[in-house]
Amino acid sequence: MPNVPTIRLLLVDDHPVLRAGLANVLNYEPGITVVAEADDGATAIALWRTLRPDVMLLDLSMAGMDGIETLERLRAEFPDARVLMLTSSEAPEDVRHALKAGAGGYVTKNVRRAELVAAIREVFAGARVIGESVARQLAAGEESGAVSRRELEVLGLVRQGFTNADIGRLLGISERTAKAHVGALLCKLQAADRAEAVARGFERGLLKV
Amino acid sequence: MPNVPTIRLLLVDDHPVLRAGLANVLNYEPGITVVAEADDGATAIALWRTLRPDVMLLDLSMAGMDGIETLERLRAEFPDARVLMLTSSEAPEDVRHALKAGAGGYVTKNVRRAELVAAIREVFAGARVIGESVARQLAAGEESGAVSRRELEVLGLVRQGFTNADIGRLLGISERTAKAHVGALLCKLQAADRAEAVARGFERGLLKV
DNA sequence: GGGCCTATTGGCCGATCGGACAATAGCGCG
DNA sequence: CGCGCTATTGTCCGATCGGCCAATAGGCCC
Repeated sequence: MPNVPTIRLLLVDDHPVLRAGLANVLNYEPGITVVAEADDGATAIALWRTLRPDVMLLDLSMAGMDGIETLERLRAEFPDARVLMLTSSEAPEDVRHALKAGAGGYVTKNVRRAELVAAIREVFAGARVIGESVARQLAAGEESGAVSRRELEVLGLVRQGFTNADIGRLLGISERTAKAHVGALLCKLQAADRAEAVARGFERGLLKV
Repeated sequence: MPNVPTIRLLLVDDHPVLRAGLANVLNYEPGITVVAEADDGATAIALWRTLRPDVMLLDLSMAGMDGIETLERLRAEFPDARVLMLTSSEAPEDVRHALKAGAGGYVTKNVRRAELVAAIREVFAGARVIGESVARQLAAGEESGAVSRRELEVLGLVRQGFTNADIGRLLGISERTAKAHVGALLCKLQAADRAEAVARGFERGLLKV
């Protein structure tokens, strides 16, 4: 490949084993070099400042600053930074937030090697790439309506085991209204009951651990 | 190392990238050879039958048969099989169940390479190894009531919006028994209803997104 | 101004839940 | 061989849930 410049990569993931393995694999790929690794967001940004790599491979779940926050801070300082999210989560909200925060791509860790390499090259070229399975999940999430602020508030109370009457009291509305909000949640989250609604909330990233 | 036999490894994880990387890293280690890889439990057991490796590196979360079930079936067929769990979860329940199912060791994916290699050698030698951070989580979790496997299974169904009657049908038990399990969950997780139980499940790492 | 969405409230009703009573069988541990 | 824990099942009952009917008011977009 004569006119293909070498892509300089920065790996960011809190699993040393995965990082080491990934570096090993990717360094074998022609036109790709791993120039550094980081296991947290602060280190990642510091390394970006000094090394100015071409693409960052970034995990979502990390101790301290999470992936999204890392991404936001990086893009605030370097608006042109290209970042490919490489993570385990397929949650639509995670994908949405990552893309909104400026991610150039989003693939899950169970992609095959060739797909990963292709994604890296596309992100480097400035394209938006989204893994196949991720895209499917995302589309599925878009179908059902967006959860309103009030409903999110109610979901937070449902999560804590409050009854409709409790929720009404806590929010200063009638039990009937609380019931209506819960009903709307069940519909929008396609849940059979409040327990499933809570689960869907976590899956979608509406609720956090 | 003259009198150290070569340890033949079987990697089981549903992340091809991690597997490939891991194989690369471990093959560089003197006295360790990766003889095969699998991305699901059934394949893993089939490979064990034909290859008879020394140690299996096993992930907990996999499509189809999960890590625990794989471990149980393997140990049922080969009681002497040595398995080192290599996973992301530090949830006390996961650790306890894995050890009970016959795991020779349990380390998280964020161990450093040297620790992983040491753990592999120890498991091969027949010792019980538990990662440092894992042990800490385990100690913390022991304080509150331990959730049994059956209850965990029920919690997984509650999460999906099934009623007690549904759960009974799915597990081949009476509705009353399902109810008893849910009741035990509410008590052990200190939840007011199934919705809060699901939330607590996520918070504790019993349920994963 | 006329739709569209959200928030709000009411009543009715069958299904489901969760608590309280109590009981049997199997398993691992000491 | 008991002790404790888990899994299993039963009945009764009041509380709660979720679906169904319908209605009013405010905000936003075209």
